[in-house]
Amino acid sequence: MTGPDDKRRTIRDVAKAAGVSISTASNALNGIGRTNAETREKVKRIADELGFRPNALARGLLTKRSHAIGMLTNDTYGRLTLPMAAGVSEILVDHGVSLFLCATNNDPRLAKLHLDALLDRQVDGIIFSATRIDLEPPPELLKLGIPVIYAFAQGPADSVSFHPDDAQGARLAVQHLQALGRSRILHITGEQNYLAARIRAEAYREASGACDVMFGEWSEEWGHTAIDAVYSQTGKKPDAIFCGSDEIARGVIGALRDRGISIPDEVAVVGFDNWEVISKQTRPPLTTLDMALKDIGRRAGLAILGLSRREKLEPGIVRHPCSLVRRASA
Amino acid sequence: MTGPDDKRRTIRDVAKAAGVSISTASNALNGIGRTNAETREKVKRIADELGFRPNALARGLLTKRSHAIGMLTNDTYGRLTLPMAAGVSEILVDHGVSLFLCATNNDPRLAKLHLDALLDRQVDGIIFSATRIDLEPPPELLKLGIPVIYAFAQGPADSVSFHPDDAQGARLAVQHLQALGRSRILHITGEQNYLAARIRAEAYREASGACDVMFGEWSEEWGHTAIDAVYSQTGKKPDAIFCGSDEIARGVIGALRDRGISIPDEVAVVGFDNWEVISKQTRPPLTTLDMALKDIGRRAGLAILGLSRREKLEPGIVRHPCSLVRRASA
DNA sequence: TTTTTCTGTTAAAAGGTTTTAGCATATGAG
DNA sequence: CTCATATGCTAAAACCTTTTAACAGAAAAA
Repeated sequence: MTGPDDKRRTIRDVAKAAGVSISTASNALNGIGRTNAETREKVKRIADELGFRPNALARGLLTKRSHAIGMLTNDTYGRLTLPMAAGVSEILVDHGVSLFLCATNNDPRLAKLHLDALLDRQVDGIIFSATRIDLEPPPELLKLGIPVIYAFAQGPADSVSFHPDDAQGARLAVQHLQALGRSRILHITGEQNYLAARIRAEAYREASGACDVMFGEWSEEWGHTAIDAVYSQTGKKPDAIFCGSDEIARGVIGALRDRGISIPDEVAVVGFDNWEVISKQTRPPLTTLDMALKDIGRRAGLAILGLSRREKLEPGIVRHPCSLVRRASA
Repeated sequence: MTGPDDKRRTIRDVAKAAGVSISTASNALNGIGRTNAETREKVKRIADELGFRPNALARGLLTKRSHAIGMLTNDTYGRLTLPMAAGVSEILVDHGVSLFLCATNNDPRLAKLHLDALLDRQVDGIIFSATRIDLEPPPELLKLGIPVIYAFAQGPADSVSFHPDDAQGARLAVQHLQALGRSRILHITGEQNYLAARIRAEAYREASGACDVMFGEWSEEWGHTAIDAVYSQTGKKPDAIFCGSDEIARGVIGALRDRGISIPDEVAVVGFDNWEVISKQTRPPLTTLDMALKDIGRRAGLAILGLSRREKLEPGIVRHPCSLVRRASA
C-alpha cells in the first residue's frame, strides 16, 4: 500500500514533470541564470504541486554552506542561555538557518565532542555562550577556521562579544534611587570573582560616591544574611538597597519585611535580572534591571550570520544596554 | 600565507597519503568489509595524523541518515523544556547524533517554518515537547513519514509519549503527609483546564479520601489568595497542604507565615516541580516532587534513536515516576 | 595440472544539488 | 548575406562519502 508519495521528491522529479533539464529547474527555482519567465513560473508551480523541497544536505555539500550554526553553552537549566537561544533562533529561522544546541554541562570532554560534531556537520559558525561573562571558551574553539561569536561569555582579544552593559545598568539603578531622593544606597551583590559583580560594583561606586558594597553569593539566602548583618550592627542604616540579582533582592525584601521595615517607604530595593518568576512575585513586586537577553541573542545571531557571509565585524565587546523595569519596590 | 592546513582533509587525502584507494580507506575507517589488519591500522593512523573527520553532509546524503534530530518546543523560557533538552542532548551526543533546537513561541507560522527546515535537513526524527502535557502538536507533524516522539506533550493515539507520572506523584505527596500523621489535607493547585492539574487532583482525592481541591492559577499570588480565603472562613483548618506547583507552595508558605502559623508543625506543605531556585529558598525549604525532567528527556532521546533505527516501540503514554524530595516543610 | 575458494583491494556508481561551459536558435548590426 | 550578440536551455562536472560488484593473486581442493 505504499503509494508513490512516500518518497521524497527530488529536483529530478520536478525537471521531468516540467519537461526541462535539471539545470533549468535549478536555475528557475533559485531565480538565477538566464531563464524565460514563463518556464520559471511553470517550474515553480510544478515544484509546489509536487511538494518539492531541496535536500539541504546535498545543497550544503556543494555550496559549502550548511545554513546551520551551532550554539555551545555551559548552561543546562537555561535561565540565561535559553532566552538568548530563543533570540538567536528567531533571527536565524528568518534567514533559513537552523540552530544546533550543544549543552556542555561544563564538561570539557562533552565540549570537545559537541565541537567535533558541529565541525563534521560543516556549520557556518558557532555562538559560544555561558552563564557568566568571564567564562573562557574551550581552547579548541580559538583556532577553528570558522566564525565564532561570544554571547555572555569571554572571547579572545580579536573576537566579537556581546555582553549586557552591566555598568550602565548599575548606573541606571543608582540614578533611579537618587531621583527618589535616596542618599544612603547599599549594594548587596554576588561573588566577587564574577566579573559582572565587579563591574556593577565599580559603576555603583562611581555613581553613588559611596562604597558600601557587600559581596557574597548569588542566592536568596545571602540577601537575608546580609540584611541581618547590617541591622545587627550599629550605625546609619541605608534608605535604599541595590541588589546584584533578583534572588538576592528577594532575600533582602524578605528580611526587611521580617523586621517590619516598609518597602519602599523606609528602604527602596532594586534588583538585577528581571527574572519574572521572582521579580513579579516578591511583595512588593520588584523594580529591577532587564538585561534584554533575547536582544543579545538576536544581535549575536545577526553577527554570526554576517560573519558567515564573510562580512567584516569590528572586534571587541558590544555592550547591550539594560533597561529599568519599574515595579513597586523602588 | 595560507598554508595547506586551512582546507579540510577529505577521505581522498587520507587514501592518497596511505597509498590505498578511497574505498579501502573508507572500509578501514569504518571497520567494515575485508581489510587487512595492518592496512586498517595504517589508514587509521594517517587519518588521525591528518586530522581527518568525515563530512557529515556527504555521509548523510548517501546513507539517508543525517544523524540529527529536531526538538520542536513551544517554550522559550525553558523552565520545563531545557532540562528535557539537556537530557535528550546528553543521550544523543553519545550516539553521534546532534540536536536542532526549534522554539516555536506558540506561533503556528514559526512551527511550520521550523518543521520545513527540519525536513529539508533530513532529520532522522523529531521530538515534540511543550509546557503542558495536553498541548496538541501542529497538525503537519502528524503525517510526516519520519518518527516523532512526544515529551511532555500530547501525541495522537498511535504515538509514543513520555509524561511525568502525575498521579503517582500526587499519591506520593498524600502518602507522605499521611505518614506524618496528617489527616486534613488540602490541595491548592493551578488552572483546571490543565490536564496535569486534573490528574493530580483526582489522584489526591482517591488517596486522601478528601475533596478539598482549590483550582486557581500557577502563581505564587494564587497561593497567597487561596490561604487568605481558607483562613477567612470558619470551619476546620487543614493540617497539611499539597500544592500543585512550587510557586503556589511559596505563596502558601508566605501567607501561612504572615499568619504566624508554623510550618511544618501546624501545617505541613508539599510542593510540585522541585524547581530549586524556589524550593530550596523558601523558609522553611520546601518538600516537593521532582518530575525528573532530564530523565524524561533521556528516555525520549533513546526512544527517538530507536525509532530512527526502525525499531518498533509500543505506542502509548509512558509515565515516568516522580520522586519526593524531602526538605523541611513536610 | 586444473578448478575452486578465499583474501585484499579497487573502480565505479550512487546520493541530490549547484554551477560552469557550451550548444542551438533567434535577433540585430553591418 | 554574413557576422556578432543575446537568449534560453542543457550536459556534465563537482561536492564527499558509502557500497556494490568485480578483479587479481594466493591458497586449498580436486
